[in-house]
Amino acid sequence: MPELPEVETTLRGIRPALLNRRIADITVRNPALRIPVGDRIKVARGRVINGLRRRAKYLLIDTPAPAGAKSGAEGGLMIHLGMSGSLRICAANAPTRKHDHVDLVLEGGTVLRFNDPRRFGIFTWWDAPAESHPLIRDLGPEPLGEAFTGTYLYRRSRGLRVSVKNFLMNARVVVGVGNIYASEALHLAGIHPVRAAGRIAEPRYVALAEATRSVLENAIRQGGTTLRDFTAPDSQPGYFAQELQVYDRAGAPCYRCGAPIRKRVIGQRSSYYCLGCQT
DNA sequence: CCGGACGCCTGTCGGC
DNA sequence: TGCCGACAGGCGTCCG
Repeated sequence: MPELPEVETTLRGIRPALLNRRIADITVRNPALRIPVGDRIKVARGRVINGLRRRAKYLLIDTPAPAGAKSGAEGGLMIHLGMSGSLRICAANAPTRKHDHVDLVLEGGTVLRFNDPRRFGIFTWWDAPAESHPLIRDLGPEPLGEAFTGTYLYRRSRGLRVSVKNFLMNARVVVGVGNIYASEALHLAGIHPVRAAGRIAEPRYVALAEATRSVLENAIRQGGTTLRDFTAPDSQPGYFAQELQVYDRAGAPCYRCGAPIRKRVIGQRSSYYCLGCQT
């Protein structure tokens, strides 16, 4: 489900309810997530949340060690929404729904509730610094940061025969771009998704970097994309779905040139593009 | 190293 | 109506 805009929307939605609050408890109803939720996560009890961040599609909740703790007790929580995860802010006594696997209970009775039908998500404890965590260590630059440029993409792609769509979705190249926004960015940049990454000229990568940034920023502005069941922590859907140019529009006319949108599987993922606009 | 296939898990939808 | 396969927004691992 969630790509960078949905994770960013989630982060912004949970921040006000969590910042500077003390964690009273963590309730685990089903520990069988992608990484099993272990007892270790209980060290979060009693700590105060002093920061919330996003790195790639990971949400990081910072909790400094309590006063008097031994050195090396830094750490925090890492949440990943996987394919079907979502977070909700609710009252501790709100009835649980199906697939509500973990509660982060705050002092005062507010709860951050993690729901994830497919359980590809993660809710775990990390020891500082998060940047060196195995899941985060080798990730590429943020697409909305300064390091992400057309020149970077051009240099990084030399010699590669993989399709440009798979290249753009590779988190070691750039993070946060999933199946929806890769299709959208390539359409905006006018690049055919199966073109070999290593055979695309620098000016086209400049256009692609710009298009990627633009699509992601617009999607964040709309609160993300709700296709089926994504909702922000206040249960609101994202409205970028109505601005999608190609994703999930197979057979429908391209808004720009009128040609029918094509659908094709690339790297085991459905991909959408317009033959009139993308070469 | 690179690129492609597979599996993790549940829910939904279309065709017969 | 029921069944069955295909497919779904991610990503680590394994293999050639």
